[in-house]
Amino acid sequence: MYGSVDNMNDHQILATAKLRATTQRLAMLKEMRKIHGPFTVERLHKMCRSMDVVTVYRNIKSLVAVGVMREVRLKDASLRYEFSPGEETHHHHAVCNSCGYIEELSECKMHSLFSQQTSKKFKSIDEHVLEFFGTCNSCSKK
Amino acid sequence: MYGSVDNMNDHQILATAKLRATTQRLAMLKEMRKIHGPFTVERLHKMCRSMDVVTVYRNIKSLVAVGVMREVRLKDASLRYEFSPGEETHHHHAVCNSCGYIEELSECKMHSLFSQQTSKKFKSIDEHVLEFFGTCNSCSKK
DNA sequence: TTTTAATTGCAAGTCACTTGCATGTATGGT
DNA sequence: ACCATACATGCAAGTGACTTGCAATTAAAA
Ligand SMILES: [Mn+2]
Ligand SMILES: [Mn+2]
Ligand SMILES: [Zn+2]
Ligand SMILES: [Zn+2]
Repeated sequence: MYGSVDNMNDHQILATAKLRATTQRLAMLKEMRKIHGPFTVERLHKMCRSMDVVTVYRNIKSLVAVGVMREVRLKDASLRYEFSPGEETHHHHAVCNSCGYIEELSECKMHSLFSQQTSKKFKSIDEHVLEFFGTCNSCSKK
Repeated sequence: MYGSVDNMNDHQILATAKLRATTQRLAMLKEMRKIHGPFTVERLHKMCRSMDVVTVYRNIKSLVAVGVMREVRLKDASLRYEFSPGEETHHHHAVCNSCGYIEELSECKMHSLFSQQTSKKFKSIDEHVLEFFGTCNSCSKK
C-alpha cells in the first residue's frame, strides 16, 4: 500500500495517503518520529502544543485508516499508536506493571502457530492481539 | 482463593467473598450462570431489569476484585466479563468480525511458550492477553 | 430486636474520545 | 500567480461507558 515510514519522508507519506500536507500533519509526523514505542494522543499533543487535540485525534485516525499507523490497546484507558510495521515486522509488546516501560518484542509467530488451534468453527483468523504484562528488571530490584 | 463457581452455590460464593447476599447480587449470579462466554454489563442489566445499572457495575467490580469474575477486553467499546477460570482453565477467545460470535478456545499455553521470548529486560511476565479475530464458518458462506 | 456498616438508587461527574459547524487553507485548474 | 473548492482546523458541544457523592435501605452481627 505505501512504503515503510523509514524510507519515505513526511510529504511523501501524506501524498501517498492522499492527505494534504498541512502544517499540523507535518508537525505531528516530525514529533512521532522521535517517539519509540506506542504513544498516547495526550503525549503527542504535549509535543504539538500549537494545535488542538481534536486535530491530533482526527489526523491519527486518518493515518490509521490509510495504514500508516496502527492502534495498540494496552491495559490503560487511552488507546496508543505506533507506525504500522509491515507484515514482516508485525510484533507485540511487554509492559512493566510497575513503571510502564514498554518493550518492543521481536517478530510475532502467533498467526502461523495458532491459527489452526482456533477450532473448526472459524473459517479464517486474520487478526489477533497479544500483549504481555509483568515486572521489568529495574523495577524488580526495589 | 475460592472454589470454582461450578461446585459452589451463589450464597456460598458471596459468603466466601465476604459480600452480603443481597437480592441484587443473587439475581445477578443467577442470570450470569445462564450466559455462555464473555458478556457486557448492558446485556446482564437487560436480564436484571429490576436493579440499577450502577448496581450491576459495582457488583461486577466487587466480583472481579475477589477473583470470582474476570474482565475480557475484546475489540468493542465495553468491557466484558466471565466467571474467572482457575489457573488450569485459563483460556482465550476467537471472535467473528462479522457476526460477533465468540468461541471459547481451549487451554492456553502462552505463558510457558512465550515467557522466555520476552527478552532479558523483564524479570517476570505474570499476565498476557491473547485474542483472535476472524470470520466464523457460518459468516464465511454468505 | 437493635445497631451499624455495607449496599442501593438516583443524580451528577469524569474521561477519552467524536461530531457539528463556521472559518481557514492546500492544491488542482486556469 | 489567482481562483475555486474540497479538504482541514478550532472551538464548543455531544457521546458512551463508566465512576462517584450522598441520602435512604437493608443484611447480618450483636
Ligand atoms: Mn511496537
Ligand atoms: Mn471465556
Ligand atoms: Zn518497570
Ligand atoms: Zn460470524
